[in-house]
Amino acid sequence: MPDLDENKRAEMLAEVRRRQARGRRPRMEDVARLAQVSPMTVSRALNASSPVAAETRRRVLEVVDEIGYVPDQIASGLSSQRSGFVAILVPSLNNPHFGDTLGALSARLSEAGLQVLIGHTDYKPDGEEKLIETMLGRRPEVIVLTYDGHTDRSCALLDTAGIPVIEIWETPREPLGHVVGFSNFEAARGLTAAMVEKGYKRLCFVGERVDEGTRGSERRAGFQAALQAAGLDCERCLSGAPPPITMTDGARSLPQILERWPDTDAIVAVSDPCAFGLMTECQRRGISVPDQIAIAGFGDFEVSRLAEPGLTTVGVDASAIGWRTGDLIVEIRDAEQAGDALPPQTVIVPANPLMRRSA
Amino acid sequence: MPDLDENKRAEMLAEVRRRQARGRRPRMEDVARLAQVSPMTVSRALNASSPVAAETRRRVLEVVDEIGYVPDQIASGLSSQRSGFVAILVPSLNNPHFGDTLGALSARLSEAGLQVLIGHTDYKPDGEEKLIETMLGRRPEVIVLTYDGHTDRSCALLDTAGIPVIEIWETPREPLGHVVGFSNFEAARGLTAAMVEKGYKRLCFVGERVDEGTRGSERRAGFQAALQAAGLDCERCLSGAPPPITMTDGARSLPQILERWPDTDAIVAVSDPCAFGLMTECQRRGISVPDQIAIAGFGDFEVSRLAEPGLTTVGVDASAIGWRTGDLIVEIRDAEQAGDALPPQTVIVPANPLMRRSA
DNA sequence: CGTTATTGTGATATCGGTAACAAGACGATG
DNA sequence: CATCGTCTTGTTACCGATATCACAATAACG
Repeated sequence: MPDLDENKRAEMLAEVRRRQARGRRPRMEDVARLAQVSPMTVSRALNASSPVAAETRRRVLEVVDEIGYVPDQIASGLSSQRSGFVAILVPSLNNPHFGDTLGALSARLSEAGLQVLIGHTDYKPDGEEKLIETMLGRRPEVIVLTYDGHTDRSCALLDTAGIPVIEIWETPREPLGHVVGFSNFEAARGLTAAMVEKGYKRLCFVGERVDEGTRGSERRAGFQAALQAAGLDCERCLSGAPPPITMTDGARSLPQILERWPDTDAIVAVSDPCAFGLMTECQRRGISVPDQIAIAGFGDFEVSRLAEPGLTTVGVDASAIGWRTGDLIVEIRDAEQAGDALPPQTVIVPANPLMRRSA
Repeated sequence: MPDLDENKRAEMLAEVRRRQARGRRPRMEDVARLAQVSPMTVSRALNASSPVAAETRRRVLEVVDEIGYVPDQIASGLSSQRSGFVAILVPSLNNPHFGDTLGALSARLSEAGLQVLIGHTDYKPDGEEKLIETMLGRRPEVIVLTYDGHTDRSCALLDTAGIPVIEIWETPREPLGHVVGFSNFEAARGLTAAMVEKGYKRLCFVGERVDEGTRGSERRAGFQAALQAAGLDCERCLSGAPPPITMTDGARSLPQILERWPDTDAIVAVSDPCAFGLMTECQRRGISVPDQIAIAGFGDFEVSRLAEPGLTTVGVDASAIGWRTGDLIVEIRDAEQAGDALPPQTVIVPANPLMRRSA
């Protein structure tokens, strides 16, 4: 291949630099001219999408490096109809649980050449709706949702978009598509079993008002299953306030428990705040935790680590959710590339009892 | 305007739905046909970029809603040469400080119709380099960097890209562009002044080895300035290990302090881990904190809240960094739209003393 | 009433890549 | 030597929006 006239090459290079100074970034065609190939060949050299002679590739990469060319993913996305984005909506960004999930997910995806678009809903379903619309505009290849409350319009938008949906963190009863989460039932059963193992015999559950949501009722079912398996009384269940249940609700439920089942030696609460409320109320009344009554919660909230004594609870492996979701996304894309859609998957990640001093 | 033949309209609608089912999303042209206008008018109706007759807009929006059209931002970005992205690199995602900053920033930017692209570097400068390259491919309008260590290639890439850069969180001595951060000097001065106010008179500073970095040396300067202003001895400065200074380094420095300045009644450490190490060592030796020696740190790490007694420290307003950065970005864009580049700005956010029980 | 703004709409070119197809060069094969 | 297949490269036609210019209809004005 006849080497380019040195003068001409220098002239072209200068031209590129001049335009760069005026704010016009080099594009593929600039690289192509300098490397004396067609733009298409540059594209191939950079994407390994089809074979390129070693010598040609070397020359192209040399020029790329020399002029600091960075391919425009916007143009690439438009042309190839693959954005390289995965959208994920989380309720909040300053929650370390979601931070772990996001970190693991984005690390896993960047291996696959995908980038995450993060949005936070602030726990508001209509914030989610707006975000979904924004995200869909970026044509993500997959959309990941946390939490299970979606508006009708959200669902309609997702439906017409025809993008694979993954719901993570929890496992909704009527999934929109794929799911990566933990099982509230299994987690509560595991925790309860661990407490039975420690010798507690008269356990009581404090939950939300039964008919609403399933987070709470699945946990209660897990609690009961563990007790049943151990041959213990599993009917001591209090269903209190409508969700979300608060610390105050927890505190209020203590007297009811003491009245109905005075010999209770352990309480499993539907969530950490509730458990914390119970524990505080015990301490106020001079009931020793865990000696007289043991207490456990659910969710490994920050307050549980800080509490005195530390609150026994269930901790979800947030990172695992992230990278398992990443794996699933890669699978989905592979299937898509092969021409068929992956049937809805459900991946369960572990949620393990964290035995602290309160139980 | 003659209404479209109902049959024909229904036919077109069916056509769109059919394609939708086969994975082809509706595009602007579909909307245009159904609303009997040109694609350009649809664009204008959706972007308010130039006047559209009220009746026309109504018709367009109706169709948009009917077929669930969401404009393709990828195509829009390519055409308009404005991606609508702001890239931000943070060291980690599960750090609540950065979470707050990210949350505030993305909330502020979404008001302005911008979207954040988040990357996490895991505190590795060459991870940052890779991320910068990835991000640049998305043609962000502004790029936001945290932490001040950048590789040469990172800087070169940013330079050739010609994108405005904002460094946040701290205030580097040689900024690449704009800065939104707190002043280590002012923050340390504020903390020290607060301690002087509480009555401590013989204060000592434990820092990093002097010549390295400036985080530490600015904090020391702030410490000294506050003491000087109060007419107290400001020469009690220990410069210990090279950064990053650890809990162990803190513990090790206690005997040196006690030997050189036995009458010390308060110690200001360059960072929380160092302070925590000092405090632990005091307790090990039976020195009461804060009665015999008061201790303060810097940064409001999690350990500082958990410590017993709680560690007095400096807390940075992480959210403020986020929204102030957002404001700055909006300013930058406005200036750009007006045709001129905003000269490098430096925005200082407050970093306030958090007086806990250790001082 | 003619002339000049103003408003509302359309036609065309283009943004920077890639998919799909075409074609040249070259060695292997019968 | 003709033919085929493989390897490598180039050509062309988009992807789905918007910038820009052009132009008709209407309003404003002397």
